[in-house]
This record gives sequence, structure tokens and C-alpha cells, in this order.
Amino acid sequence: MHPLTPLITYSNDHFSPGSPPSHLSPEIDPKTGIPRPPHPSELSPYYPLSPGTIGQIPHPLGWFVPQQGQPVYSIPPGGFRHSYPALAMNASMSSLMSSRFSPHMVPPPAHGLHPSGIPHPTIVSPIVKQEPTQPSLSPEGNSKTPVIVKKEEEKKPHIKKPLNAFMLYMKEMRAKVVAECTLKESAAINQILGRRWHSLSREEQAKYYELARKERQLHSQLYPTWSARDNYGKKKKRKREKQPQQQIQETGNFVASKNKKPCVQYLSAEKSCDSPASSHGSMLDSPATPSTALASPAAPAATHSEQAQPLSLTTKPEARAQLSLHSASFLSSKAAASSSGLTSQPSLLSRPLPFSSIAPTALLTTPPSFAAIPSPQAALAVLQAQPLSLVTKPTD
DNA sequence: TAACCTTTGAAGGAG
DNA sequence: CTCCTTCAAAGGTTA
Repeated sequence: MHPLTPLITYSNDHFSPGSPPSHLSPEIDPKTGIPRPPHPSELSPYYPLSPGTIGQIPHPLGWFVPQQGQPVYSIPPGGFRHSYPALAMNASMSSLMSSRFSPHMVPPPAHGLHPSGIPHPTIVSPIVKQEPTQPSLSPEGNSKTPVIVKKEEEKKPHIKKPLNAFMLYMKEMRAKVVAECTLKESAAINQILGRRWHSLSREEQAKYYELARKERQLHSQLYPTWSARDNYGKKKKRKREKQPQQQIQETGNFVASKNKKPCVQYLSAEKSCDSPASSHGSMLDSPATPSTALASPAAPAATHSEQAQPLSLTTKPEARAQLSLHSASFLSSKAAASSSGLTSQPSLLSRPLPFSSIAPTALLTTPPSFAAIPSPQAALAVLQAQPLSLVTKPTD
């Protein structure tokens, strides 16, 4: 499918399996307990920019011209050769950097700069799906100076959002799932991936969270003035009348997440190849009984909550609902106990459970015990079977 | 041809 | 602070 394997650089050799928390902990924001952006000095080892990577920035359309006084990429006629000033060059060049953010930032590298050539740049050519014209600009285009300048600015390449943990995971695993399944629709594949994501072990998810964090760091370093808001409107607006929340309220079905097409449509189709997945990633075609893989005699009680919401305490309504349903057991679990800050810091609930906030020992000693529930669907069924009224506020 | 679908997570704006 | 919206990838499907 993909001529080039995306996320090549995200292979395990960039991780030290099982070690994420150890180097994450120092980056916890003392205030929030959330992993904070590292100091620039911390960044270089992860995202060292090679002359090549800088050189991969696309055409100097003028958007590189320092804006707001930021020191940025002054592009020599021959292309970028200088390192990004804010970042130290390092021989150990993170391939992440070169592959994720650079590939298409550059005209074909004269000296073979992007070995990976991974086709999923953060920056895409300005030609890509830009609004046909700049509405804000005068259609006549008679004036020049201010308009042109503005035009130049608006012509700046579309800087894409950095991929989040799940997106990174999807890129890495999609090919596998596609290969294992007969399915081809991305929507279906994504559903499978979503379930497998939840079945990943904490350690494995931590890898992707960490990667995503690094991506964001690098992204922010490369494009200090970029805002996610910049991309708003770049995509055609969806023509959905009903918002997910509205739908949920209307239906009263707290599990009917997102008001999207019934998952059944895809899930039923992918049944054949979808497996509850394990943390081994090699169980794409494993039977529907993951128990053998993850058989963990201990911790049967925490199974529900972990299965339903193994890691992410997202802001999604359904997720919160699930969390609420199981908050008691969840909070009484070992993981919860290890991250005692959870209860005292509500803000933590609004984002993925920061791995760095979890004691490394907890990450390592609380293996996902999904075995008790045969499948995510089963877990969901359990959740659905529990009336909301049963929600009890966890009391300590 | 372009939007939709589907997933999770991040970010930003509104209230 | 909470809630909501948008976008990120991807490719078959649909209008």
C-alpha cells in the first residue's frame, strides 16, 4: 500500500522498551503534573536538526522571513544549509526529525537528504489543498505591496498538525492491519486500530505518547508561531448538522459516541480479522481469546476499567461516561493508587493519563489484565449494562 | 472530484 | 475550568 513505510523511524529502536517513564518523570510540570515541554537543551538529543533537514524546507516563499522577530529560517539561495539556530546539530540525528518533518519540506535533496522519504510531511506544498484563493484578498489584485505581502504570508506552506500518539500508532500499524485483514476501508481499519490501541499495554502506549510529545516539541521548535488554529478551515467543513454531543443527548445513549455511523457497520465486517489485540502487536490474527497472551492470574478486578479505558482519560463524553462508571474500581486499582494525584488534580482527567506521572513501577507492575474480558465489545457491553445511576463518586 | 467515514489526541476558542 | 470544535492519517465509499 504505502510505497514507503511510514513511521519507519518509530520502530522500536527509537525506544527503550519499558523505560519511557524513567526519562519522562523529570519533565513533569510541577504545577499540573503533566509532562511539560522540555527545555530546549532537552530537545536536541531528540530532534537534532541536520543541515539536511533544514534544507528540506520547501520553497522560500517568504513565509520564512522572520515574522514577529522570530529567528527563523533564512534561506540561502542554494537552500538550507545552516542548522536551525535554536537547535543543536547532532550526529545522532533523530530520524524522526528527518522523516517526519522534513521529507517534503524540500525540493529533492541534492545530496540525498531524506533517506526515508516518508510521505507524510508536516509541511505540505502550498499547492496542497489550499483555499482556491484568498478570500481576504482583493479579487482584482490591483494593489501590490500590502496585498502581495499578505499573499505571500498566506501562501506559506500548510503546516500540518503534529501527529498525536494515536495517529502515530495508526501510521505504524495500519499496514499490518490491512495486510492481515481483508478490509481496506480506512474507517474500518481505524476502528480496529482504535480498539487495539486501547488494548495496548501502558508501556506500549507510553512509547507513542512520548513520541507524540517529541513531535509536538519539535514542531513547536520548527514553527514557533504556528498554531493549530492556522489550519482551521483548511479542510472543507463537514456538513454535519448534529454535533456528537447533541446526538448523544437526543438519543440518551451515552455510548453512542460521536454520532457517527454505527460502528456495527464496520465492526461486523472486520470481525474476521479483528482481534482484541494484545500488547504484542503480533496478534493481528490471533484468535478472539487473548487470554493466553495476556493471561495474568492477578488483578482480575481492575480488568473492567482497564479494558474500557486502559490509559486515556479523555475528554470524550463516552470516555468520561465510562470513566465515571468505573471510577470507583479504577481509582481503587493499583494504577490509580500509584497516580494518587489523579483525584486531587481534576485537570488530569482532561487529558491522557500522563505516563510520567505514573510511577514507573506502576507501569511495569500493573500489566494490562485484559484477559478477563474476551473483547472490547464485551467490555463495552459490561459498561452499557450498568445504569448511570450506579455511578458512584469514588470516595477515599 | 471532494467530502464522508472512523479512530484518538491535541489545541484553541467560547461560555 | 469545562465543553465543544477542528484537524491530524488514510483510503474505500458515496454524492
